Amino acid sequence: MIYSSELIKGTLKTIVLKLLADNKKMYGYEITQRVKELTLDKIQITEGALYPTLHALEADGLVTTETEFIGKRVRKYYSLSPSGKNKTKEKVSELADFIETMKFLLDIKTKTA
Amino acid sequence: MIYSSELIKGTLKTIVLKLLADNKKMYGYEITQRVKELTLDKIQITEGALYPTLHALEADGLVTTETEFIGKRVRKYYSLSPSGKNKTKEKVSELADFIETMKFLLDIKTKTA
DNA sequence: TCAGATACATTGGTTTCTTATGTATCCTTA
DNA sequence: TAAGGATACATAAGAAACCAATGTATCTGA
Repeated sequence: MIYSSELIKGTLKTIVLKLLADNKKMYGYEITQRVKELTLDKIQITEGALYPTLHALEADGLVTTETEFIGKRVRKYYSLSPSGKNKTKEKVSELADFIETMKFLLDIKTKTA
Repeated sequence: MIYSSELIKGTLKTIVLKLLADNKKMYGYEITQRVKELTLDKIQITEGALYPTLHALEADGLVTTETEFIGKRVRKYYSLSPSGKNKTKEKVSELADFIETMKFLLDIKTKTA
């Protein structure tokens, strides 16, 4: 089972930030594979979604980059900046809060009014 | 605190279906107020988002409608059709599953590879 | 040698929501 | 009795975020 794409919308940035917070530095392809692996294939981040997101994070000063050569192939590592670390905390706690709210909403059985 | 709008994306249809499953029939304005109330103002569904969603659900045959007059004012009630009830179960369990996956992702502390 | 994996990236299109606007009725209060 | 706020429907234009497709290039194992 793969989640319908609407569900992923809005959580991608938070997922990426959280992964970077836990792993110091990661490169794009690695992020797609890690997410796929951690979610047992239920979330598959496409490159068309990931790269624009990473570039946006960089433009916002939330991540810094460094390129490395593996043989002749370029690899671009992303790391959280100080403001990126703060932003990660914000986004993660907002998402955690949102999850609690959604769990509550999904369990509603009767009218309250 | 109001959740950033990206977070709501993709969950609106599921929220509406779930509310209808629990309340037999509801009208648009009532849905906006109920969600606001149940989430302590953290989720505020705008009419510009809700009505197109309701119309789409109707076009997909997931809900049926009946109009009622309160004085001279029209009120349009929405109810789940049989296929809407099935769809609700699907969407709710998908979202519940997604929530578990997200909780897991947010708690990751170390690399697994 | 050739398919599949690794690794970057962009473009065009769709979906979904936001903001703004429009119409109309009902109720409360100054 | 007039006005503001709540109730109640609806649409339209635009933005945001993602998907699908495509492109380039390198590396690896059978």
